[in-house]
Amino acid sequence: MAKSELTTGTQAIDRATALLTDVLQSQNPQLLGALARTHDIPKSTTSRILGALERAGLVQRDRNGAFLAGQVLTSFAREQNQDSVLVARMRTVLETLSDRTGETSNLAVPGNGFINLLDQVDGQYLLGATNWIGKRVPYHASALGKILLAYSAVTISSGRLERLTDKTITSRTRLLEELEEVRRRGFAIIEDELEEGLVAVAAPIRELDGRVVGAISVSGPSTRLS
Amino acid sequence: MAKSELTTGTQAIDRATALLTDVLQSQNPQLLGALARTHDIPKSTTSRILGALERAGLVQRDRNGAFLAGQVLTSFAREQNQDSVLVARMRTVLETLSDRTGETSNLAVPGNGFINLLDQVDGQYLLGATNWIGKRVPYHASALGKILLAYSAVTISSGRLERLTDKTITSRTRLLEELEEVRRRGFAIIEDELEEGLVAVAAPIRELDGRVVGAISVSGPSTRLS
DNA sequence: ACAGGGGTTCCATATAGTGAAACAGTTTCG
DNA sequence: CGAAACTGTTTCACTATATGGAACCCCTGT
Repeated sequence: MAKSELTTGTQAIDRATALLTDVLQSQNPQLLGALARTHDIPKSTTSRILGALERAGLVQRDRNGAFLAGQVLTSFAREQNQDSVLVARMRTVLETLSDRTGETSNLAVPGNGFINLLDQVDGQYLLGATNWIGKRVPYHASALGKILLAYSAVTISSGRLERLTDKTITSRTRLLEELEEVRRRGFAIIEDELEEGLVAVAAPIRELDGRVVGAISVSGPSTRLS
Repeated sequence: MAKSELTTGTQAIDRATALLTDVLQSQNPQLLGALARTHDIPKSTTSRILGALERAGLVQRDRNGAFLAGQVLTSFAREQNQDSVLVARMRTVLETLSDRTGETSNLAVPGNGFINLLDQVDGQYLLGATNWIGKRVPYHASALGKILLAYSAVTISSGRLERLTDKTITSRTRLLEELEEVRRRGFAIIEDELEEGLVAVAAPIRELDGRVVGAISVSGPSTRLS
């Protein structure tokens, strides 16, 4: 039918995906004719393909018959940005970290005023971090918090920086320097800044586009970690 | 090949959509073999189909080769949520505005070069604003745009300020004065600046922390509005 | 070395997709 | 008000295109 350069064996699917992608990426609903024209596919074929996508719930039509993202995709979008998704995705990573190091690993996202600890996997040592989930841990005194601040997943709170130990960073300029250092290195560290004898290392979690959406950490007593 | 009940004429696409939907709706990444088995499609065909979907960016593979939602869909999910949440939240407000005034009300957020009109509720008058959703409306000549500029939800574009009517603000210093005035009053107005005879009033939408994330407006012919 | 598990490529076959044209609605226009 | 110009859907003869069994590659574990 058409002069094909490389035989992929998926003309129909390629066309369908092209149409679907177009529908998803354009703000306004697209009419069938317009899609047929821009993709250079005959109207009849376009009608059949979009019909199939509509049956599958991947696209739907507004009252004018224009195509937009369907039920399957909108509900996918809703579920996607929830904390539980992040927990599920990072669970195996936390487990691997705890296995390799024997220490406790944590997952956190930005919270209001404090970091929001979502998940924890305990290490093998008896002497280790207790359960932190739900605790109100401040940004400036935790490795996880420093990551979230450094990659501007959150802005620095306007209040005072509470002193928790005599190593805690309480000066704003000192904190900014520290954040710059974090960005330079790519990971964050605390030593005795949250609690005497507690050491932690944290790294950012990035979406595919580079946005930092959370952080993971490994923490334990300074007697075991350097 | 297979016993078909009704001749839809879209076997390949139906299979592709079934696989895609499966990948989207399952929490954990799916292996090719597992997908082939549950959908009763030969491995070879499954490989070809998933390859096509992967090329299109609708699915991607993790390090184990298991399939999960691709970049196209995750970025769709991100955009979808932020905007759709705002639309949902503001919908009743727009409806109330249109009911009370009888005029058309709009919701907009910052866009690239132009304001991004997300939603619209038409008033009761026949003579009124047409559908603006998706239109490329410039910042400097719209009430919504002035709000977004005034509260620095967006920076002023570097290009020239296009003249749309003889009332349009085309001087940058004049625009800055106007934005200062908008901040002082808390709302923005245009009269004949976008179109002859069109009047609009807009107000900011703030998040809990005070950030301005969008704007709403009421607009109509100057014959009815003062 | 081998068995068993992933996934991909090959290629003859005919099914399933194709598209021009006819059809069926709407809206626009003179 | 009828014609024209748009929508999108259905039909149908044709063959290009998707198909799937088998052969194949590349791992990992025994």
